[in-house]
Amino acid sequence: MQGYDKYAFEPFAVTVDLAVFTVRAGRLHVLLVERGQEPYAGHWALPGGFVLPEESAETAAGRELAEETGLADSDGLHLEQLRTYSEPDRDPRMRVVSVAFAALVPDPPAVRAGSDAARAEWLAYGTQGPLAFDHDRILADAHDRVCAKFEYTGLATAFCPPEFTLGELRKVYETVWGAELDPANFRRKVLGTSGFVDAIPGAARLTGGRGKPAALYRAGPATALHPPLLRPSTVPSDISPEGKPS
Amino acid sequence: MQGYDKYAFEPFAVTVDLAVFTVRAGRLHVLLVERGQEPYAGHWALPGGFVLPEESAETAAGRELAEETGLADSDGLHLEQLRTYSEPDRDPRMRVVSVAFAALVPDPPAVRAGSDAARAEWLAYGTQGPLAFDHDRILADAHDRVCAKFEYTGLATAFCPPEFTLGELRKVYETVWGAELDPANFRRKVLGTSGFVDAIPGAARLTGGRGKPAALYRAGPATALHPPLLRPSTVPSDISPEGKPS
DNA sequence: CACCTTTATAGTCTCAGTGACCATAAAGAA
DNA sequence: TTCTTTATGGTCACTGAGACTATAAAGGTG
Repeated sequence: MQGYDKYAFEPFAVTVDLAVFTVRAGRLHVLLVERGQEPYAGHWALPGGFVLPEESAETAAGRELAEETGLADSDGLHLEQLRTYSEPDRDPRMRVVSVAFAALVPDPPAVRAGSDAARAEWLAYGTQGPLAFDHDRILADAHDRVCAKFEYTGLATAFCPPEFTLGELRKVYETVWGAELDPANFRRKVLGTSGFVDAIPGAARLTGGRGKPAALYRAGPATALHPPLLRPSTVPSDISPEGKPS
Repeated sequence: MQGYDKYAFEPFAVTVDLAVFTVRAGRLHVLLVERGQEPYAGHWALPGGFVLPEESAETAAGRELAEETGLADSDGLHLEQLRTYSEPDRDPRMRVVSVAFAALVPDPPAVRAGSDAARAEWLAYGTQGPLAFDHDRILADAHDRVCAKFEYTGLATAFCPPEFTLGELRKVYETVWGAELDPANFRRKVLGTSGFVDAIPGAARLTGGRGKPAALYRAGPATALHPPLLRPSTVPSDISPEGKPS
């Protein structure tokens, strides 16, 4: 922690990369940009950019997210640091350390291509090909994190509009987890977790155009869920002889 | 993601900071170094150092840990990236982005003071005064992470020697969580979680010099625990002061 | 030695939470 | 009208957990 000679080492560039998720048409989508230049020209990549000299990584991530989606830090938006990727050879041009973030946005707003990207698009998660750099791994890590946090936080409401029905919230869970949930049991658990959602008295809305109109709710103040909402098929598959050292 | 001019910005220094924990004499301890120079001369700080040009942050963290404790990456040692701290003013001398790690080591080995530090010592967690830089926050974040991961991973075995009794493992949980656990219920849950610990047939050892000799176990292959081992007083304190409807 | 304390280990009882259902209500569609 | 769809309310059985009791096996103390 001494010898602070600014030029003692080859300089590191510090960037942020964003895995921005949304749920659209019952599918999980991720925001990707097409690279216009080498390396990986023509490949899809996660949006991101340099951390400016006066910024923290969090500030830079919020700025990049706003540039790409037009979403400000207000709204139901959720932005969270994931981890930092610092392999020496992860960018062939120079030493780049990237702080990755996961973002959840409620509805796919119009995409505004950033100045750096040829174009930006929402792609259904899983349909994108191999991404540039180590972005496949970052995206997979972000997806794992989001799936896990759905169990013990009220994060799922970040994918919903300000007012939503329990059916819509359940659909979000089903989409992210890729599993069907029993509507009655889901309802019992969500309403039994105080602070998860707040009822809007008297309000109701038709969801799919069919069926009985559903009551409306807003996101509650709770961040941690007690008890948690566990995934169904969390059967001991990762138990036995291996697992990743997370 | 373009304009990779190495000297376009003031260079960032990238460092690692380590929150190294161990359990000694029934108390949680953290490894700290005393700073020998300004800023914060005489203050305690987390061990750490620069990421070298050919290193990843993980490699640098492992190297620093070995330098401070003499522990190699083998052993029961656990090293895990926590998050990255990048506030522009966190170091008054220059722009330093620090990737923080949490480490769990089984037994307090002899401390070898690094070349940068006046001295390094194990201090009981909670008894250290204000640390240098933003290390108080890093340490608190690391502690939170470790407490939380004890619930749903077999991480606690990283604090134990290669062979341990269930009483020793329980003591680790009680030390980290600061709560007493029922021995019989703890035993039932640990043994009921497949892959958590492996029995060593026929082996037994006296623990406190008193009582019936206890069977010996080794850390099992499981990383995630199903079902998790929940903390006792995890009562909804962050929820509203309401009981849930039954 | 008998008798205590201490720790490990086994079992019991009860309650909360959950999954698997079933039933009813209220809307649009045929 | 009748069917389908979705929301909502309820039951039943099983599991896991906390609280508790009982037994086993060591050392300590008189």
